[in-house]
Amino acid sequence: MAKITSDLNLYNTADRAVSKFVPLSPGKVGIYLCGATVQAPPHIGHIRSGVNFDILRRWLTAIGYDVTFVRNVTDIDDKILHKAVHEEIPWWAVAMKYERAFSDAYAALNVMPPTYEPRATGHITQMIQLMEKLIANGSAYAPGNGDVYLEVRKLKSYLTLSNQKLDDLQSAEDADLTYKKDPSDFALWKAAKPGDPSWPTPWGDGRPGWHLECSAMAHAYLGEAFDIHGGGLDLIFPHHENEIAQSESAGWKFANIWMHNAWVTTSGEKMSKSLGNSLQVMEILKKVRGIELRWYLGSAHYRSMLEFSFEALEESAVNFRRIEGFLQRAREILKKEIEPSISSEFTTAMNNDLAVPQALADISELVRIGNTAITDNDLAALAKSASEVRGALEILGCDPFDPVFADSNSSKVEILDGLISLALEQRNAARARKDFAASDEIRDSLTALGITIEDTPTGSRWTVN
RNA sequence: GGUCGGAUGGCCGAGAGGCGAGGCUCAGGACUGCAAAUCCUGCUACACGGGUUCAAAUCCCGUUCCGACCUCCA
Repeated sequence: MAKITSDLNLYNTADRAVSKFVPLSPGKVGIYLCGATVQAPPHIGHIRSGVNFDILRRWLTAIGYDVTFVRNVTDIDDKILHKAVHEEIPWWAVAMKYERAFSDAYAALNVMPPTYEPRATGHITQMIQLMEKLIANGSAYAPGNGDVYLEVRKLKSYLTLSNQKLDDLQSAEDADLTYKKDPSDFALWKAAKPGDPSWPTPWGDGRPGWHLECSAMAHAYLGEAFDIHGGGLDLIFPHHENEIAQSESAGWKFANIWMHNAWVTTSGEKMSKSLGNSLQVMEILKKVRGIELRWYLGSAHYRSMLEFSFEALEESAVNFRRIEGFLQRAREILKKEIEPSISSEFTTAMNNDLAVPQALADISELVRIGNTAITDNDLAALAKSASEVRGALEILGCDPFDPVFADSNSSKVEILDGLISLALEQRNAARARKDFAASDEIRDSLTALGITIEDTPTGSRWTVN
């Protein structure tokens, strides 16, 4: 689309500041996003992370970068094993079931499939290689029971991302020092327990620790150094600190920039599973369309907490429908597809650490200008504003004309249009003879069916609510 | 105890020394046979107490309240 702009600025958690983005390799960006542990259906907090980083990816692509986007699936984990017992199905069936649930949710919200979507269990070889390296150079140790630990006190630096001191941490009250040299040492690999799945290693049968997976997979797909590592705020410690510890101990540069999205909150608190099922993506999609949920989740700045309520969701959907309605009217009036383009205001906003709220203000202004152009019958001005609105929505993943969001009953829409046109002909005949009782009766009947009629200078148009 | 973040109008949500983001709601107006849609106008806020400054929502000091992480959470 556009040529690469050199003035994208991003916030880096590592130095708590916004700075100019400089790719490691000109024209290319590698991103690793910590994806889901597939042990439950996704709630809107999970999917917000997906949406936020999807917007980042789309913007990087729009300004000309060749983006490699990796989002992993953690398909082996304590919770998955527990769930398998609870649901009385194999652990791998649990993982597959919820991986599909996540995929469905991502698809419903138009989150693009990652370039690569590695599963942890598919990368045991790379993990063993990494552990061999860490043990060989003295960073890690295998106490003999099948576990492998990283020895954090040997690190030249640790906890730099969260800016903590090792000795300030509240020590785990139940740290088991049978095998660990220090309570802070963390498991790279966990010895097999009877009945649990396991893989053979030189140190005994076992399964991967969470942190090790991500280092191994990021390395496998993006190399020893890559541009952006993302995830939720709550992953900073311990997960990302431990990824850094392992990867730097292996001699890798690892991530250049760390980006973290904030949570969706309810009553000011981080969402938790105790809230039940009501905030699962698929439940909310019974109330609003996918494009509307995406608009809502994307509308706050990615580093700000988003306080969820159904009222706010509905308000946001109303706002979106106004913009969508404008684009539909514009297409009808212009009698052609609207070519997306990027306004300079939108570019400025997005280059400022993805200032989506600022971009939204610009979109509102463009819609107002466009609607005024419709009133003034200024087709050139209408085409320009509609084009810039569509271009912005495309980056935000909310283009109403995107086939992803197309009505699956499009063939029936034509039939519906024919039927409603018949009714509107009757109504217009009644209006022509000033028989408003009859014309209103037709309109009321249509309204009762959920069809809204608008009379415009060029005739009546209809929309389904 | 350590680390990090937050408090903005009826609601959501930006901004980060001056010129009042934007949306939603509500009220009034224009247009319309009436509506709908659209446009215009109005309602105009920065937790509290000090301080710095010509000027503070924004910077500094203090206070209150809320939240997150501290070893497998997006």
